[in-house]
Order: sequence, then C-alpha cells, then structure tokens
Amino acid sequence: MFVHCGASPLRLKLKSLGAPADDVDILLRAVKRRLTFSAQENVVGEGDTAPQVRILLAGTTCSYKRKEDGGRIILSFHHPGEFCDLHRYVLRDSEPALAVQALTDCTVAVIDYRDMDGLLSRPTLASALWRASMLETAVYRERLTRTGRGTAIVRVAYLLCEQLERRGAFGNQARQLPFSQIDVADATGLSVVHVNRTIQTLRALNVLSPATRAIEVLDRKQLEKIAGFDGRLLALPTLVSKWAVQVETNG
Amino acid sequence: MFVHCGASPLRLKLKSLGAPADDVDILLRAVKRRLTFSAQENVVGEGDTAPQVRILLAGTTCSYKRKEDGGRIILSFHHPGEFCDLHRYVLRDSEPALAVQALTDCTVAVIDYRDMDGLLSRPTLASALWRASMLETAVYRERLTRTGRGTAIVRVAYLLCEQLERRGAFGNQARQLPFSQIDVADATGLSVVHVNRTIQTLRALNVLSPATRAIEVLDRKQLEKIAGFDGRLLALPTLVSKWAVQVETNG
DNA sequence: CGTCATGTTGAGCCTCCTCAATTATGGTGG
DNA sequence: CCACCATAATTGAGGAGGCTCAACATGACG
Repeated sequence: MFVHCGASPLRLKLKSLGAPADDVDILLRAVKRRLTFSAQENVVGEGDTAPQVRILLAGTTCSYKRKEDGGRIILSFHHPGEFCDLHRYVLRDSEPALAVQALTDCTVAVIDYRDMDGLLSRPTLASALWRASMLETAVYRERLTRTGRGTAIVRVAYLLCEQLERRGAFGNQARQLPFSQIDVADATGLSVVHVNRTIQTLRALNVLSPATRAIEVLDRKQLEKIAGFDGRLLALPTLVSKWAVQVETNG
Repeated sequence: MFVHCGASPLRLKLKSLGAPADDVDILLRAVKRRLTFSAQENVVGEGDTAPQVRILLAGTTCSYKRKEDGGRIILSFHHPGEFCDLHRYVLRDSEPALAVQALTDCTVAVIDYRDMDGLLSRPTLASALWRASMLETAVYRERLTRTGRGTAIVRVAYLLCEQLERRGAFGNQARQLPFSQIDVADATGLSVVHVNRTIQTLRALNVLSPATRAIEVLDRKQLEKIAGFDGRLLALPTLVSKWAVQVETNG
C-alpha cells in the first residue's frame, strides 16, 4: 500500500502523542491520496476551502499569511509527521485560512473531513490530535516570548534551535536547515538586510558555517545558549510514558 | 447550587463552541469548589502542579511567564467563561507551567483532572474544548503577526481591540479596560515609558479617553482601523450554527 | 552568456529603549 | 484631616538597534 511509504515520521509523532499503534493504522487507511509538491509551490492556497486535511510525510513546509503590501508572514514551519492545516478542520474556516507553502520538495497525505469525523470517534486518537494542537500552541507561546522582545540574534538563534529540535525529534539530525535568509526574515519579522548581518555575526562566532548560500549549524550548544532555548518544551518523545498512563486511567 | 452562580458566561462560551446544553450542565456539576481572588493575586502559581483545571467565572486574569531578570511576560488574557489552564491538563505539565494572575478581583471554578477525564468521554464536549484551544491558538497567531512587526501604536491598539472583542462576546460592553500601563507593556513587549507615550498619542487622536489612571476606549472604529483588527477571527457566537451542523453530521 | 533570485555591503534615519527625575493617586496609620 | 508611603503615570535626554534605500556580488539555470 502506498500509504505506508514515508509514514514512519507520522507513526513516531502519533506514538509520542500517546496514540496506540492501531489508531495510526486506521488513520493511515483513511489516506486516499498522496501528493507531491516542489519547493516554493503552495500546498494549501490562500483561499483554499477544500474539505480535507494534509499531513506532511516528507520535506518542510511553512504556513503563512500575506500582509496588505504583499509581504509574507511565516507563522510556523511543519516537519514530517505533522498536520499542515488541522486548525482548518477543527474551526471550519472560521478564520481566513492560512496558506501553506513547500520550502523543499515534499510529500503530503490527504484525508477528507468526512473520514476525519469518523476517526475522531476514537477517543485515544482524538486526544492525541488535541495534544498535537496544544503543542503547536506551546510553540507559538515560546515564540511570542522572544519576538518583539529579544534582539535580532536571539530571535534568529531561537528560530534555528526550534527547527533543529523538531526535526531531530523524528530522526533528522542534519545540521543544515532548508531556509533562505528571506524565509528567516519572514518568520522572525526582521528585515532581510538585518537577518543577513545577524547571520554573519553568528558565523563570526563559529556558530554557523561560513559557507554562503546555506544555513548550517556548527555549534548547537552555543546557539541554544544565545537563544535561551529549552528543548524540554518540545521534547515530545520523552512524554510517551505519561500519555500511556493517562490513557490507561481513562479507559 | 452555588455552581450556577456566575455560570452564564461559561454557558454562552460553550454554546458558542457547539456544546449542547446538557454538556454544560454536566460540566458544571463537576465543579466541586469555587474560589475568589483579589486583584494581583496568583490564581495559579508558577510551580503549581495541582491536578485541576480552573475556569474563570468573573473578572479578568492573565497568564504569564517570568524572565530571568524577573520581568513579566503576559501571554494572554482570560475573560469570564474561559479556561485558565486547560493546556496544563492536556499536556500534563510537559512544559514549565505558566502562572495565572488576577488582574481584577475574580471568581474561579475548579474541576479535578479525574473528573475532566470523565467529562471528555462526551465527544461533543471534547470537541468543544478542542475548539476552544484552537481559538486560543488563532489568537496567538494573530498576535504574532503584529508583535515584532507592527509599530508601538499598532501593537497597543491591537491588544485593546482583542480584549474589547473577547469581553463583548460575553456581554461585557464596558469601554473601560482593567489594565494598567504596566500590564499593557508586559503584554506587548514594549517599555512602560513607550506605552505611556503611545497611549498619549491615542488620547490625542480622541481614540482613548484623556482620563488618567484608566484605559477607556472612546472611538472603537478608529482603534480597530489603527490596529488592522478583524473581529471575525474571534467572533465565536456567529459560529454556533456551523458547529450545530457539524455535530449533527457526526452523530 | 544573460537573467533572475539570493546574498552582501554601506549610509542615513527613525523608533523605541534606558536612565533618571518628577508628579499624580490611593491607601494606611496617627 | 494630615503625614507618609507604595505604586502608577508622566516627562526629558541621549543612545542603540533595526529599518529603508540603493548598489553590487554571487550563484543557479536555461
């Protein structure tokens, strides 16, 4: 079955959220289609109201919003195993939908709302997805504590730490991140020019590789120190035992 | 029963989230205790790990976090009918708990985790609370688009608009907001001094009342224009029909 | 070998911050 | 009713970080 190709990050993710293995199987069976997108393409358009959720199986995407002047505001990045637009399903488009863009070539699984309704009758799966939403909220909260308060170097360092951590949780240990400086600027709210200067500072500190045209982290410890980053906030896999207890108690 | 006193904002809130009336009754029956706090008191302490959720029945609270230097970062405000610390229940303290502080005298209902577990076996209630979480996330997202990007006047205006809108959704039409300039500074990430100057600008524009020692909105239209505020993002009550349809379909 | 997107550099300006001092305001005890 | 105090609000002056504008470099790709 094609639905099993590339499903392992999703399995890991749902397991870390406390969903039993058979829930994952059932979820995967609801995937009727799998799509691929190339870098820069829109995975979910700005006016998209298709009644389906997308799960990222491979690659990196971001959700963003447009300013009146056409500028792009990146609100979050998605990594394999994460839902791209679960909020649209839950809130039924009560807010102008965010668009989702592929930052690298990527693969996406599609599930119809109709099938989601059935899946959520399983309480274990429903709470796992609720937890996934709450983790996303926690990420936003963390970001809010830096954005608008921290200096440019803190904001940039934090962004990089967050992405390294989230990718690492699902096996991707690469030191190189697939973001352009423009992406970093749109995600941190800084100007491209200042992001460039900030990255040069980080290079001078031997935290980032001096190689141009790529963001490669050489000294992660130091980067986390600069960002004031606390990985525990996002450390999903360590929580598995906690959910297990909870599910048991509920059942 | 005391549990019914002050329950009407909660009823409104849950109704707007699509929960049927009997769900609300059952939820209210799980409230074993009701507490009152005076302004400035902590409703939930920074290290608090008590296995219970708090629902704000009356007054205004905020959730915050401390910086290393002791500074306060306000992440969100709570209004009657909203949960103060639902995230703690869902994620089981996987993150260092946020503290919650009373901004005015207030009343809080307490429900034990054990009882929550039972309540959530009702799918309609579970999805209503999931939606509540998602709305909170949407609020964070909106805030992120302003914080760190907008000018001081936009940030302050947006904050005020958001609170007016959320209070208004549950019947509180007062033009006066119970925030000190310090609260506004801690919530927007601006310095107190600059918040003061920004508020003076808004007063000069006849948007805020010139009365000192109070933030009173005179010209809400203009305030929303300055903030680029779109009330639809938070307009819960208008969504009732949507959830009703959804619940019907699911059932 | 031209074109386009990304990355780099410089200069001037503006917003917001910090530090420091002063003025309400409200509460408390005498 | 007043002296006293803590907190909040206000005002001024100087400085720093980040923005804008504008040019130029570099690499990817056809």
